[in-house]
Amino acid sequence: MSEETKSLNFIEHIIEEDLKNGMPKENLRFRFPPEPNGYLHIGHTKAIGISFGLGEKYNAPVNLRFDDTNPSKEEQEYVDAIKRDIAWLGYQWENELYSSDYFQQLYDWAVQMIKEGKAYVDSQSSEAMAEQKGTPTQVGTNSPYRNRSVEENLELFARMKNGEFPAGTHVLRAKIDMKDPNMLMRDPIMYRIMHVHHHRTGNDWCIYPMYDWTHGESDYIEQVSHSLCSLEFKPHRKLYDWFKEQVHDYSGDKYPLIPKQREFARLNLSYTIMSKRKLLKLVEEGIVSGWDDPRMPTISGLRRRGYTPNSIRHFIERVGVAKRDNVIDVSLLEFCVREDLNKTAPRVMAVLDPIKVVITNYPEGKEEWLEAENNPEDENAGSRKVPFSREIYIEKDDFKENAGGKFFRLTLGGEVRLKNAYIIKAENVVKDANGNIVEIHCTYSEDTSKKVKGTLHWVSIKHAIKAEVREYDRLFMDEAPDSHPDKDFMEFINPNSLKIVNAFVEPSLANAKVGDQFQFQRLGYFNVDNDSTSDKLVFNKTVGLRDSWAKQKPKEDKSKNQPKPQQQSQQRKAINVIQQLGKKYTNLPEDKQQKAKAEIQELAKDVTYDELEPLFGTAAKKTGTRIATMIALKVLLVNGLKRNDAINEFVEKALEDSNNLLVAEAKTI
RNA sequence: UGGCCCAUGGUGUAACUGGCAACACGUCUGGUUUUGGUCCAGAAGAGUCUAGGUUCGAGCCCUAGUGGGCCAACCA
Repeated sequence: MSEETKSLNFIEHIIEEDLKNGMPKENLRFRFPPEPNGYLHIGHTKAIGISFGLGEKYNAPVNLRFDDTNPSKEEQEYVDAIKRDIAWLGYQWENELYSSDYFQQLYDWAVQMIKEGKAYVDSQSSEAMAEQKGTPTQVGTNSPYRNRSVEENLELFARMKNGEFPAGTHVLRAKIDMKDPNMLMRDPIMYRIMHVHHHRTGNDWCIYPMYDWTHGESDYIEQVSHSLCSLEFKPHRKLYDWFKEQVHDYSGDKYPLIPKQREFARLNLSYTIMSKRKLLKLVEEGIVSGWDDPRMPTISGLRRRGYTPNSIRHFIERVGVAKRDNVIDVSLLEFCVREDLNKTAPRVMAVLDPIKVVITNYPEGKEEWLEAENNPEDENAGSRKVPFSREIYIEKDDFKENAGGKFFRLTLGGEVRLKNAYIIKAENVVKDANGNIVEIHCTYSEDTSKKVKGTLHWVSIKHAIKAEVREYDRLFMDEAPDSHPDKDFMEFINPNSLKIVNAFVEPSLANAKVGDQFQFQRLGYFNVDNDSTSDKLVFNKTVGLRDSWAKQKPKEDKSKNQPKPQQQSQQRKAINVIQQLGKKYTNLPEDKQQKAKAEIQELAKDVTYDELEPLFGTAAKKTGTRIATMIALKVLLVNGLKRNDAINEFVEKALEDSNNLLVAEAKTI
């Protein structure tokens, strides 16, 4: 239900339109077509989310089709990784397909095109062909081989297929138009010779079809109704349509539907890069530990970092679909994980940067196991016991000898609550030779009903478990690292993107398993990394909690968010009233309307904008309506008022009873 | 010396056949709270790139301009 009321994106509008024009709903079919030449990243999740999301929305099948037409770059390893990532996101494909499944059909169609004089074998070097191709602003010229006979073409193409030629000697080209303003239409290559082993077809083929020849025909064979891709393929659309036109059998009904390609803007995330090539460079140069380094924008990296499928899907929903270039702020992604994890992650206590607290009036050797709520957001999450003793760790940041009133944490002589435990008061500190605080001595009170400003997390030193915690910062220090034409993206690498600390966590975490997620209270969300071993826990910080305290400290200027001057809103009001009048005006009886309209136009004919300026200022200029001119003039003339007074009075009157005023106006014209 | 696409608060997306620009993130208040989290209540912030045109009325339609993106791989 709520799904229906949500506004549609432009692709959904297209689909709705097609449905309205008679396309049966059962014909809806989508596809996600990755090339298995690398790992999927957050940018791909947009494409995945769009096609699979549409499938879910319209209850239509979505194929996973590997676009495997270039065996020199593709590997089974990537196929597996891609399948794993999509499945992890929670999407189900109807069929697992491969462009290579269609090699024979594609070949047959190519032969057919040769016979019809629509394709020819070119035997030039790629340099020669590039030269003939022209430039975006300069038309191309025909290849000397363009008019080979059908017989010769057929024979050469067969020999290409049979492996009689080395790579680079011949290609099959579509015969279209070397003068087309769209360069893709200038006799595009359909096949090239590659004596390369293919991860699925082995050595069956030594000619491989190009993207443009393959993609549309694959959509066609699968009867994909809407083939969605990113903006850079827009120029390909003309070719996409042209190829299908050549093979479509209008008489038969084997493939009744002709697919439609539509393009959307790809996702860009601030402070990160999305290019497979550049991500690979980070891996190869050891800037990151691998494709699944938690700082990487790959799906496997995000997964390891602790992002959940849910959070990513929500992110994609919120990002929307449109055609303009965009840069999404990472804060939206972070919001989405917090939103999800807040509901699901058990709360625990961990101290990342410890300082020792001794509770001097708590008996030595005593320990208590105190009740702690697992998740205040989840009634069914239950509770656990945490141990308390005389010596505990708290966060170094949570203590200051003396601080201002805005500091809600522990100060000398101040009181603070220990989460799930008692209220303590700092009495004095122990310092080392350098004057650094090494211990805080406190006294505790069992009266937990007391009102105190701050609540601190802590761990009992005796019971705490040591753990490694990896805190991550953004990989790049620039908002758009690969958008600088004069600078390499590597220049913006953040040298401090990884910080490893030795932390102390509560004992309940002893049997945490790889992948488990927690909220370390007051700190953020963390998960157990797969580097963990039976005797050493390793946590990744997924994302910190929203922290209005940290942000508060640096700045103090509140000069922003100034309300606008009164006058402007009044002008705005005037415009609105005028527009209202205009609207109501249309509701006059037909004959009166015609008459009034004609006369208003007559009246307004000799009023220029310059004359309006002193009268209504920006308001009238913006509105620029003739009815505004008319009414404003009227008010001015009738009352002989000055500009501002005229506006005020007019607005007031109109607000009082705009209908009557309108009628009055109409009558007097 | 060309073709195609795009232009709405800080960011992203809306606005059904033209009718007072909405939602989310972010920002800022205030309240609740044993997380400076969550939650609740509220606020500020754009008049829709510019100039014309059509219209009673334009973010939506038309024209021109400006700005940005894409197109010259035997890549996808």
